Amino acid sequence: MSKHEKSIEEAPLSRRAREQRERILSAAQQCFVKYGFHAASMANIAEAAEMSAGLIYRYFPNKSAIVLAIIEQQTEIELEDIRALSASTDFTEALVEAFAIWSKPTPDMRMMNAALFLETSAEATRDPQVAEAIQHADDLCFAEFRAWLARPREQGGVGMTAALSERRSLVFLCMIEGLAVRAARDPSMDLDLLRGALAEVMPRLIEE
Amino acid sequence: MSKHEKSIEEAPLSRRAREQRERILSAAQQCFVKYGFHAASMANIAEAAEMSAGLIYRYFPNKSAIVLAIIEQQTEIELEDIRALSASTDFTEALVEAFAIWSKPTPDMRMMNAALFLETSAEATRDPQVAEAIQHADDLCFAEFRAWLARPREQGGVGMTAALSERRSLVFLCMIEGLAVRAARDPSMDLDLLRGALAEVMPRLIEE
Amino acid sequence: MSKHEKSIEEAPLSRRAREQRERILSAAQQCFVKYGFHAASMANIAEAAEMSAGLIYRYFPNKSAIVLAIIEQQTEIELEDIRALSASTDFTEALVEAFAIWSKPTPDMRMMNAALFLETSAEATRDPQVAEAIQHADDLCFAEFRAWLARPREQGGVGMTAALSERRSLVFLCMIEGLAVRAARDPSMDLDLLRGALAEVMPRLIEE
Amino acid sequence: MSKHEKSIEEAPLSRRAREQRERILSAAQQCFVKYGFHAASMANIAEAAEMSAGLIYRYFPNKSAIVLAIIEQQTEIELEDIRALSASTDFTEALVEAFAIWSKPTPDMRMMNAALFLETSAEATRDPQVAEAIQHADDLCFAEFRAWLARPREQGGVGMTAALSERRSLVFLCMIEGLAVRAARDPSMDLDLLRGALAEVMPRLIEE
DNA sequence: TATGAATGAGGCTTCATTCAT
DNA sequence: TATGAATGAAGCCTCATTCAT
Repeated sequence: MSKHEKSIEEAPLSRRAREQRERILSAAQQCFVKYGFHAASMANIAEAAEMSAGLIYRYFPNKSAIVLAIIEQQTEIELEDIRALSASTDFTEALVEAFAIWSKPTPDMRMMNAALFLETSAEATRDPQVAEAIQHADDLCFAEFRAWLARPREQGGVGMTAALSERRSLVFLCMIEGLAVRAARDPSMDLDLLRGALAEVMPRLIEE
Repeated sequence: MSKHEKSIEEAPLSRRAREQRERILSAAQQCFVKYGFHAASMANIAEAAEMSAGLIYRYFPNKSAIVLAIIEQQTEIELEDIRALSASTDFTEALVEAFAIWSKPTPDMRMMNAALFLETSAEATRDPQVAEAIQHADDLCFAEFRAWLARPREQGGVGMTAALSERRSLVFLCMIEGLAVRAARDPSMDLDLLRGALAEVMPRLIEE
Repeated sequence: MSKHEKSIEEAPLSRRAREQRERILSAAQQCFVKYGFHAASMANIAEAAEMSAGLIYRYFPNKSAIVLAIIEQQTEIELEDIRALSASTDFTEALVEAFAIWSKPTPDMRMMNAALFLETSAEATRDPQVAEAIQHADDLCFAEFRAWLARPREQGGVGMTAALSERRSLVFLCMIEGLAVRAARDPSMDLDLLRGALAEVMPRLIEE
Repeated sequence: MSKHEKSIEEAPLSRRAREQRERILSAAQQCFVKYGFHAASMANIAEAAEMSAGLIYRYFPNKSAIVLAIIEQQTEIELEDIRALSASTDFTEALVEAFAIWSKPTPDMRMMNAALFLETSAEATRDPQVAEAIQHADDLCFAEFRAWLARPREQGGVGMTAALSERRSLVFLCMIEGLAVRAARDPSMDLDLLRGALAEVMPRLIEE
């Protein structure tokens, strides 16, 4: 559904193959978080995946493909985070929790990682393929936000007009992504301060 | 005082030496923006600086030192940007203009670059030296914001209480850094949309 | 007698085994023609043979053995080509046709291929085993030629003396092998030009 | 004059640079003769050139470029050999001597090597760049031969008609290239046999 | 018999860094 | 001060070969 441009030639992977791919991606994610996309070597990844470097090439054509796979995976997670956020009963608290997770050296693949997010964003500036994936993810995030903001209140939305929802979702995305930056730059920020700061701002941005 | 942790052994540089350093840093900045910290090679930098690769080592002990110098330089620029923002008569318009600059492949050293900013932030996650420089820069930015927000209105400030200014400056920093992320991820965003979105949000965050 | 130096330990191959070997050699030939001995990979060959890479090792101890087998096979084919040539009613036309076949990316295993022939000849320079196989094949070719040239006219031969037939068969071999070189270097040569050139030279070399 | 398609960007190489290139090419030639184009590694070449592998890349962009340079150099040598042949007073003896040189593991760069010649010819079958270089060289060789054969006898030529010279130069090229094949396949052939064989054939091919 | 996953060695290439000039 | 040649380590990737299944 969110996989694009590669539906061709995708042979149905065996269970083993899928597991290996997963193993590699998990190892890659760890390494990328730890060293960055460029500084992480295939040898690092192979070691983390507990396999030989050569074997990785049975499952991915090259390092770029792994980077891209991680990026796409991260964007999907980002989208899920956004969805969870807009579905939460307490938006402010949800943001605080997101920040808390982002500011930790991620132990779990199923979570966005701030450093990865920032590096990906920077990479979008240079690599057209990354830019495209990002563009796609952004569109979905925006659509998610706008849908939520424009939905009638009785359906769990905010009941904004279409025009307003567009502007406001931009502001929200900025806030969220700004929090990701904060998570990388100041991971030990006092959560209560953050909670207080958001609590007196977010409700107003939503309510009207 | 703004240069920290390296006041020792810093021999007084000759004019020539300072110019050469400047030349190298300027070249490095270009290259880092274009390729990223890791992908940019010393040869790239040397070429951009129109000097031999070997000569660079007379002014910097290694590539890391250049990266660090650029990062420190960028943080200073960031601080200046923040100062300019808080001194501007039209905060919203100033933000829009900042975004417009960030989203361009920087032509001018004296401006922050979004990709560099994000990569630096990610690097802070991994390199303690970078983290420290970032921490320092962040403190100054916060102080700047808080001073502005807490200053009486008749002195060009906003007249907030100390506690409120602390919370609000965090929100502002998030917004600004969120804009930097936007600049990298969606450099062709419609400026009017952004202007509209900010115009109906920022004033309220400032006024009270 | 035509298989040399390996009559020992050669267990009687089952029918299946022989077919598999044939299948592998056919695939290898295709790949070697297409990529060359070194650039063709076992994976290439396995794919062309429609079997797994591992299975190949049940029939050949290693890649070198396949190369050698192909070389030996090619030399046998070369010998057959020579025989056909000396048995043909129109020697010149037979040469032209041989050239035409050599200059095509071989569709048929049962034909010599110019690129393979040249690569094999070069390899003889380096690998003693190849050199030996070549030497053997050469001896047979010469013998074939000499027998034909020395045989009385009434028995389909040319009726040369033993000494002359030795010298002349050397010249013929040069011409033929030179044509193989031409086939590789100038595969689109005009056949009529070639026919004309040979027609006014070959008869005289044969007749006396 | 015989360098084609690369007149652009060719900065005037320093003396040192030229010597290094020469050194590398000489080493490469040795290695290619010894191992073949594909089997010779950059490490082999570096060792033979007594320099680090990395340094080679200061003078050649990649291995292919070295292969191509050697091929072009060989074709030039081939052309010179042809010229020398057509200028020699005793064509037959010149051929015998050429054979004698080709059949030795070449100690001198300034000589064609049979194995290299054959491998190059085979490679022309697969690599368009090589094919082009070969094509070019072939054209020149033919032109050389034809010019000689068509030139009046009083100017040292043979005085053939244009049409005949075309056909006959094809035959000569076949003979010469056939000798190169012989040199690779049977380097210890008896030179007297060869001399005798050629002596009774070549004069007739030239005289009329 | 057959597969194809797995490895390890080795190949090509890049690059930060040093050093003779 | 300045060059740029030179190195060595490391990076990415391929491939012949082995082996558990």
